[in-house]
Amino acid sequence: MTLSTGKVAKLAGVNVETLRFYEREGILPEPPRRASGYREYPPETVELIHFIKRSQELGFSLKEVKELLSLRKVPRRASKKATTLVDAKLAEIDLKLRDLRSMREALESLRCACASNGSSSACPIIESLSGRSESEEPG
Amino acid sequence: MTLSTGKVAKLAGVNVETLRFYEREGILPEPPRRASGYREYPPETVELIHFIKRSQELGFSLKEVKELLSLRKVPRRASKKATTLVDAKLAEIDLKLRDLRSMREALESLRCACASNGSSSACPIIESLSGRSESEEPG
DNA sequence: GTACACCCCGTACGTTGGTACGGAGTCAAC
DNA sequence: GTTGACTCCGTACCAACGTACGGGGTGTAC
Repeated sequence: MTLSTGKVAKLAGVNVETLRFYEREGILPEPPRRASGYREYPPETVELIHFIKRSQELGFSLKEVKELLSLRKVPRRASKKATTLVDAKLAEIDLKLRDLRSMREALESLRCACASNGSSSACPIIESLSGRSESEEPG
Repeated sequence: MTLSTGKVAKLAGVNVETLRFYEREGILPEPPRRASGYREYPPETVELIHFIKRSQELGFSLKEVKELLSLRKVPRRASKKATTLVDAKLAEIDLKLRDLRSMREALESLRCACASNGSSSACPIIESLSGRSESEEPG
C-alpha cells in the first residue's frame, strides 16, 4: 500500500509543495513513480515528515535534519564518521536540554515571583541563558 | 559605563547591523543616544543578545523571544495575561524537553546499535519523534 | 587640523524554508 | 468519453532573519 502526494501531505499536515521541496533538497528520498509519473510514497513517509517538522521546532535546520536522518542507515559496522556525528549531535542536544531546563526554571520562578518578591530582582529569565552561549565547554 | 554598537556587537558575537535590526524589530530596546546620535548601550545588552541567540537555537522565533522578554517586566502584581503566557511557554518547553530527551535516547541507542544489533531494526531515531507532533495532549 | 577608525541612516541584497500559480496530463466514476 | 479531483513541473513569489553598501557625520590621537 502506497500513498499519493496529496495523502501524505494531508496525513503529515503539510503542503504538497513542501513534499516536493523536501525531495528537491534531498531531505525526502525520491519515491518510486507510476508509469504516469505519479509518486507512490511508502507510508513511513508520514512519520518521516513528522520527524522533520519536530526537529525543526527543536531548533535544527533542515541541513541538520538531513544529517540526523543520514544516521538512520549507517551500514551496520558503522563508520567512525557516523559515530562522531552522533556524538556531536548528542552534545548539541545536551546543551539544548540544559538551556531549556534553565529557561524552564526561570519561567517557573517568574510565575511565582509575580505573587511574592518585593522589588528589584535581577531578571531570572535573561540570567537563565546568559553568561556563555557558545563558549561553554562540555568537558 | 556604556558600550558603543561596535563593542556590544563584538562582545555578543553578532554583526552591528543585527543590533540595528533587533532595535527596529522592537526586540532590543532603543538605547539612549549621545548628542551626536551615537547609541550608548547598557552593558546588560550583551547578556540580552546572548539570550536571544540561544533562544533561537532552542527553536523559538524572534516573535516568541519577544514574548519571552516581555515577561521580564511584568508589573509585580502580574496580569493574568502574563501568567497565561508563562504557562503556555512552560508547556511549549516541556514538549521540547520531552522530544529532545526522546531524540537523545534514540541517538544513544543508535550509537550502541552500530556495534551490536544484527539486522532489520526499525529506525529508532524516526520513531523517537513520530506518532504525534501537534496532536499530543499535555493532560 | 587632519587621519583613521567608528557611528549614523536608508536601502538593497542574500539565505532559508517554504507557498502559490498555472498550464498540462491522469485517474476514477459516472 | 467526459467531468472533476488529483498530479505533474517549472518558475515566481513570500516571510523571517539577517548582511552589505555607501555616503556622510563623529571622536580622538597625533
